[in-house]
Amino acid sequence: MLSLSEENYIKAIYHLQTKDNKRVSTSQLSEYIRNKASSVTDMLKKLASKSLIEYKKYQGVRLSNTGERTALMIIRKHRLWEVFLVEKLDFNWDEVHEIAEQLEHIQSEKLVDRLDSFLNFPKRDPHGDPIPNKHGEIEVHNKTRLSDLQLNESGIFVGVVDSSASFLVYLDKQGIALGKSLSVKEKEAYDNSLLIEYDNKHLRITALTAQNLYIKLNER
Amino acid sequence: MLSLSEENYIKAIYHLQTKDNKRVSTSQLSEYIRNKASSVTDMLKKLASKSLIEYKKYQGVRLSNTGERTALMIIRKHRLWEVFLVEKLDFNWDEVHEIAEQLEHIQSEKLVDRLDSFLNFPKRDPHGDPIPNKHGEIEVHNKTRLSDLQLNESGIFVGVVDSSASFLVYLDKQGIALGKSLSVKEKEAYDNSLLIEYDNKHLRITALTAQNLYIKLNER
DNA sequence: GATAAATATCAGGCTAAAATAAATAAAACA
DNA sequence: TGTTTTATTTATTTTAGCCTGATATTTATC
Repeated sequence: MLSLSEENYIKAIYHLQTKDNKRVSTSQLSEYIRNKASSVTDMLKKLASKSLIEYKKYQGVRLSNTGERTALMIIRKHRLWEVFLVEKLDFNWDEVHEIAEQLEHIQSEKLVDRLDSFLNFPKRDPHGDPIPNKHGEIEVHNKTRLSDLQLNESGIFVGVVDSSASFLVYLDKQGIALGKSLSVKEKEAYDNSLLIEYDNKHLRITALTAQNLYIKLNER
Repeated sequence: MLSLSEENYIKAIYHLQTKDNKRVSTSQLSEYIRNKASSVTDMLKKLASKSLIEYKKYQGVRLSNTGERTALMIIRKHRLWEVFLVEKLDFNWDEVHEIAEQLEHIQSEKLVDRLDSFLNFPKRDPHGDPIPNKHGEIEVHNKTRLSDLQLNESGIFVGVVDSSASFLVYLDKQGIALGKSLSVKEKEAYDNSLLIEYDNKHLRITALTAQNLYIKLNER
């Protein structure tokens, strides 16, 4: 059984290695997890001794198969709990992350599977992120962002890149919710800001905002 | 914010002091929590310094008002999660304790209150134990046990004293469920065993079993 | 290819929560 | 009441997970 801290490292390594698909360095982890690099090295040795990661001194780490499976199971729990909080307990999508950070460490496979079934085997969490199934299989999701669209193209808003509460609150305020159709009406060459249309209204958004929205392109 | 370990001590002190209504000794706690007495002493000093308990050297401890409130909030969480597991996720009453032991440490008042409301403000957990409300008020429950009944008296089975999985499994096997009406048909003076009747069948039970069942007497 | 800068590791130390072992206080009893 | 037994506390050690500061390795730069 893994400690809380070990689980957090595994999850962090998963996120970092999935983002840019290469070995994760000590300093990346140190930054992400907000511990000193020396502490990270200590933990990496421990995880390597448990065969959860493949660790080469000075060369960074990569999750082993077991490590990856472990990470996926933690992510599965996190995201299922988020769905529970939003769908059953009426939390907003910007409130659930912290609570799910705690719930993801509860140990009971049966609990997770029952929860999954209680929620009707949801495919995605409230932020549009895919939920691994009980075999650790996870849908790879379309990486198109709103900022990638051409003028006059449109698509469905399916997920966020940045799921910080402040960003989610901003989206709520503007009425931008998962599943809405957004179309690009203007592109400002100067600062890459966009004028978008949805629900019959227009909104000007910054390049950063556009980069933080995942879009599923409408078939043409 | 309290550590996991601190919370477990607080809860243990609550249970012990409520059981026989007097100060809890180091050795009682040591036995209950399965730590060495010396470790218990260390923790008691710490809890006293946080004003959660009133600690007198060699005289045992008692929870302060804050301590008691803290205990009640942990118990509230534990019991609400048990209800959730049984009612919503179809767990059996003998499977939920361990999982609830973990869930009771999740920190979020909002979560607990939402859960309470989602479950329709249940009064008791699956073992018949009362659930404190959000103000820390808890119903004191009737302490009549099946072993206290006279010959030919009957009552409703409302709770268990011993909620170990093995006892609960035994009750399930015999079809003895919360809410059933049980009546005493014979009392064996020799070993205090009883012949009871419920659901139109008869069962012989030991004195120990009878002591472990809380009964609400039928009005006469 | 040598050297500076950036990264990573090692050695040693701190704290929380446990353990052991030794010392002391309280309770039991002769 | 004095002595023995039991309970409790104090002192010291261990382990996990973090830290700081010193050293080693890699990468970048001239």
